[in-house]
Amino acid sequence: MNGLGRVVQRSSAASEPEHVDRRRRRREAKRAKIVAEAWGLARRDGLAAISLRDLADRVDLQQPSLYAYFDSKLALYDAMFVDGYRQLLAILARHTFSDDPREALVEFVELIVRFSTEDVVRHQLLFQRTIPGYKPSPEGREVTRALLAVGTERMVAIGVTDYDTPVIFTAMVAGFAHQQVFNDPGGDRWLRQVRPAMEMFLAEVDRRTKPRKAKR
Amino acid sequence: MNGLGRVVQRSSAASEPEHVDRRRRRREAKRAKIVAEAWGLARRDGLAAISLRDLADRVDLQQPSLYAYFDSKLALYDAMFVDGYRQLLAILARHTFSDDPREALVEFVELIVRFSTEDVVRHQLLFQRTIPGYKPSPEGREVTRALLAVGTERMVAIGVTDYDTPVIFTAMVAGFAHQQVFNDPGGDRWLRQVRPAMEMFLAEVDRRTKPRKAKR
DNA sequence: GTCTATACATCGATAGAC
DNA sequence: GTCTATCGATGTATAGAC
Repeated sequence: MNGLGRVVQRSSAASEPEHVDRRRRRREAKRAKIVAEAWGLARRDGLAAISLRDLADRVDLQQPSLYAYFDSKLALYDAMFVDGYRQLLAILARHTFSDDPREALVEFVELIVRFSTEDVVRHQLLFQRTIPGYKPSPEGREVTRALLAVGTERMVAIGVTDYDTPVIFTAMVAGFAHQQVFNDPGGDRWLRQVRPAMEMFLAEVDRRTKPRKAKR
Repeated sequence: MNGLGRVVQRSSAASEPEHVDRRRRRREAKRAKIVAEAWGLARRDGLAAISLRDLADRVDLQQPSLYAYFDSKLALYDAMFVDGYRQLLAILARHTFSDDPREALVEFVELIVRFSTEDVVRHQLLFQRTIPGYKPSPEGREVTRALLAVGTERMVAIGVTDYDTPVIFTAMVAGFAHQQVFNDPGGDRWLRQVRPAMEMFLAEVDRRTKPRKAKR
């Protein structure tokens, strides 16, 4: 029963022999390689300007052979979308947040802004709807839900339980990331204001969660 | 000397006869028509998916004839960019702002968020860098400066004179517009939070501009 | 200015052989 | 799975008639 969990995750037919699993792994590795090279092309030429022929060259395939891995160009974008969110989720999972939930909130926002500035086209694909016709697949919606869950966790940790306050919070996160990426790429003009802005936000949370003149 | 200002604005040769002016006006009208139809196509197919042949059909031209009006597709995008900013500037110019500068600030942000939600692709072109290779022309930079000037005016009116506070403000404006457009299109989930968020922001401005416990 | 005609490179995508 | 060959559509651009 070793490694059962991993097998169960995707097997379409039950109890396939060993070599099928190996083949599937090779295929997944190649898929990952294609996605990685697609990011490189996107950074060079722009997200919407990825050429499947250029991409095929980079992974030593002919252009039509890419269709053995992705049903369409939009499916490639979807794979990149999922990959990008997994990168962010991995960063958040690796990070050791402060015990102080307020400090942890600042760290959370700074991590996201930094993540966005690291790669403009990744930010575009993940947080803007820039590709005509692209809608995230169920797998894509799953990773966005996972990010939302992390954010919700941060909200709960500072005592926010209402519906409206997270609306303001998400707007601020999106705004700082956006401005930093597009109006000061490579700089830290907005990143530096994340902490004071979050202190402002936390003061508002205090007002909302403790309407009486409590000691704390 | 009637209408001199308007003539001076663009005339390349001095003292041209009447019919030249009329011709120029017809040309500008056709250019505007092309841009308007381009917006329609962008809304239907996506901003990056505008086809010059489709566009030519819509304005009763053959595709090569478009080059009599725009040097390239990027020049068309630039004309749309300028047109979009002029629309926003016109809305702001038409609006009668409250005498209370704090109320006026809320109105300003709400106008921008509403403007963004009215037209997603317009929001994309104006506020996101989504077209590979497109850089705003000098005329494009002029209209963005004009919008910045209106925002700066609002900042000064509430007593903000430092460098950092507008950084936070612009992030909030961008964030609310972005979230409303992409996470609740057609709704008002973020729009409704503009006022409370601005009250939070104004409380912070108070703290910053009156560090002593002064009456005003 | 607008047309017809044409050209070229590039693109996503498909068919069918192996 | 990978290939070759090919399709239709696209953006871009030019030539030359009217």
